[in-house]
Amino acid sequence: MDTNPKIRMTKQRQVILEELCKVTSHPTADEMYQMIRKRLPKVSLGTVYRNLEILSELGMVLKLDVGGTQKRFDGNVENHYHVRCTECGRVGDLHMPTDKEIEQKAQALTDFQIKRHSVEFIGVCPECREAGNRRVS
Amino acid sequence: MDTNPKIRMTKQRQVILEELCKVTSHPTADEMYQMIRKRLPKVSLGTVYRNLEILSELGMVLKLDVGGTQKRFDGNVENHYHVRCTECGRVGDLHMPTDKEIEQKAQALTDFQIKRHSVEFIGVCPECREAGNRRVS
DNA sequence: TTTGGTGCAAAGGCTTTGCAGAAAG
DNA sequence: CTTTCTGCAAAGCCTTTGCACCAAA
Repeated sequence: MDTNPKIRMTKQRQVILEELCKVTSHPTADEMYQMIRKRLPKVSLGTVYRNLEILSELGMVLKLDVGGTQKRFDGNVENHYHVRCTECGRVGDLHMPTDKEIEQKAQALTDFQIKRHSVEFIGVCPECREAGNRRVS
Repeated sequence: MDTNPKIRMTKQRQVILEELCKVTSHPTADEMYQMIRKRLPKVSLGTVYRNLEILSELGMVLKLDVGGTQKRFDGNVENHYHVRCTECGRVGDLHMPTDKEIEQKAQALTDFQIKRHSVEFIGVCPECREAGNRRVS
């Protein structure tokens, strides 16, 4: 059983990784596809999915399980917290120190073996707030 | 624009609410469907989805956006933290005080208007740990 | 040359939805 | 009676996958 076969750095894979690291917007697979297509017009959506999956297994990118129907991806592998807009689904970073201590507190309260934790703040982004204000005024 | 039309308490809706409040297992829609079918054999999966959606909009149940492909539902409406097993997807409650203060800290760091936050611990449940041990021994 | 990767399109899994008949109020 | 709800089945959305050809090493 070889769980780590040889990985080839194809043009597609490289561009996907580059573009994802370039932005801080936590794009969905489809948003990535649109970005990649500008540099590689013939790339397929399947390839984007496959590579995002592989890169996240390799720990080179993060697959985010934030709310909403689509998964999102993050080129910043360091553990950090996120904010999600309930209106448009956009996800932003929150640059605050992550609380490792909370994992120990949690571990004392459960028989699950805790590996990590994630925090998601839920709110409304400035753009959607603006749009909402316009609607009610 | 009537966002709150009259809600009728149908047998199906009532049973769905009752069964969800009865368990602490955070079932998926399909798991709910299996549970409900024992009491209402002719219920449809669509009805289960529709009612879970409606009940969560009314704030009578919680729709959980925890990791994994399927949404999960929770009869306990009070804000609390969860643990999810990376192996089987099972979700448990974590009975620890939720940290309201963290929302203020976060608010100071973002232009999103923060409404609430959720914390998910990720780990391995006792059963899956057990299964894993067996496999490697 | 030898694998692993790609593009394409079809299939899959979960959820939503249109519709005609059923039932709550 | 009126309006909402249900069961059924079809459709929808996102993601995964099989396959023949392509390309990295």
